[in-house]
Amino acid sequence: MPKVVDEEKRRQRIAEAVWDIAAEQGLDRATVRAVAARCGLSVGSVQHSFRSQGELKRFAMELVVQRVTERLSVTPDSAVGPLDEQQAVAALLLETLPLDDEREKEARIWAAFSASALVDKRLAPYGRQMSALLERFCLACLEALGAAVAPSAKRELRLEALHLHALLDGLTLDLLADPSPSRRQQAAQVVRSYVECIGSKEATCS
Amino acid sequence: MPKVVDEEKRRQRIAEAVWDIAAEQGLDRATVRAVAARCGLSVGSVQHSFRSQGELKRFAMELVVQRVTERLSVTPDSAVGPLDEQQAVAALLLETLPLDDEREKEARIWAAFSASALVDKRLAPYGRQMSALLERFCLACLEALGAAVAPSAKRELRLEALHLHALLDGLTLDLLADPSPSRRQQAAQVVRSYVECIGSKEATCS
DNA sequence: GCTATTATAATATGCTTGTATTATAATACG
DNA sequence: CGTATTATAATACAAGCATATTATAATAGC
Repeated sequence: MPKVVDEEKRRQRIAEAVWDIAAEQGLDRATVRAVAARCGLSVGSVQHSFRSQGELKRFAMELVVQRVTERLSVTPDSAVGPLDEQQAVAALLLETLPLDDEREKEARIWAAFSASALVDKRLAPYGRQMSALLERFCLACLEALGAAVAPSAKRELRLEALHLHALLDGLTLDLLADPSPSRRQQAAQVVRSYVECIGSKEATCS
Repeated sequence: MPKVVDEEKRRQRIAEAVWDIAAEQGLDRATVRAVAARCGLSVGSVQHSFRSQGELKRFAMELVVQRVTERLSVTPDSAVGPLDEQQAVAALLLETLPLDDEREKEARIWAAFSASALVDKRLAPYGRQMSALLERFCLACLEALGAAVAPSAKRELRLEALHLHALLDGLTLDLLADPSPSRRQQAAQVVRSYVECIGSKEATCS
């Protein structure tokens, strides 16, 4: 038998090279050659791990969804009071924005794959999955803000989650186009104001 | 002298072929050959109008910005009452969303170029231009809703414009991923609720 | 240690790309 | 009418691409 390597780790390492290139130059520049060079492998090795380039891209995006899922599984706990709760939720939401360079890179990766998913049937399901994921996360945040809500307000809450999700996506896009510190501060302020607004509204309604 | 053609119209016709392909398959599939075939020209003719492919893409995105600028120059007039004003502003905002197939195509074009602008320095200025344009439009809409505002609230209004802009962008993205009628309805409802919320808030503040 | 097995690498192949070059067709002007 | 001029077209060409094929190196089991 031959040299044994952790095939799964290898695949993830290659996929992360795809991420890097996608973030810096766009997903279509993530050619097999470029990816192989990026992670110090030969073209043949990449081919050994992935049957085709399409499979590589698909896996790379699947891994994005997986990693984001893991991160977003942290649900806001309702242990503290309403004021602290607002701050906790705001902090949670702010973590999804590209407010520092590391998050910006992640957002660039997300943006590159999302854009491709709009025109690539193979990637579209993962785009929808990511979208649904973020929306559930937003819903959880809103529920944490408004505590228990009446069943009649369920629909309203769903719409509010759509609003919040769109807001986060839009702010992310904006910050990718202009990652200046002032812009980042403004975006953060928008989120904080939003949370404040929702918090007070829910309070009066309940 | 040779055959005389309206060179500007020709360039726009070619650029619109780029739009079509970008909307359907992504901007990177808008190869010189594909574009030429799309508008029934030869490769040589396209080359005659555009020195290089980079120039073609740049021009095509510049034209997008130009067309959007023309459309968004329609400012909400403050002739009617506050209730009608709300409806007018909401209608104006809803026109920016991909709620029908025609608008969806436009949004796909915008998305394709915006995504490329994130990794292409040559296109980045147009992305920022488009963003600034939309933000001014949002600001105008908010001013139309809140009538005259105190100078101290200027900053707050700017933040609200950023919020609205991000909301529209995010909803657009969401609708591109899922253009189902129900989703479109939900997105429209979110915008209407937003306008309502802002309208009532401004009223109490003034 | 030998060998079967497989990761890795190097190279080959056919296709697509952007662009340059060349040739052809069509028209405004003398 | 003839010709200078230029749009259009066709083709050529080098580079880059995904992928297939082939060769090499390395290791687990006997």
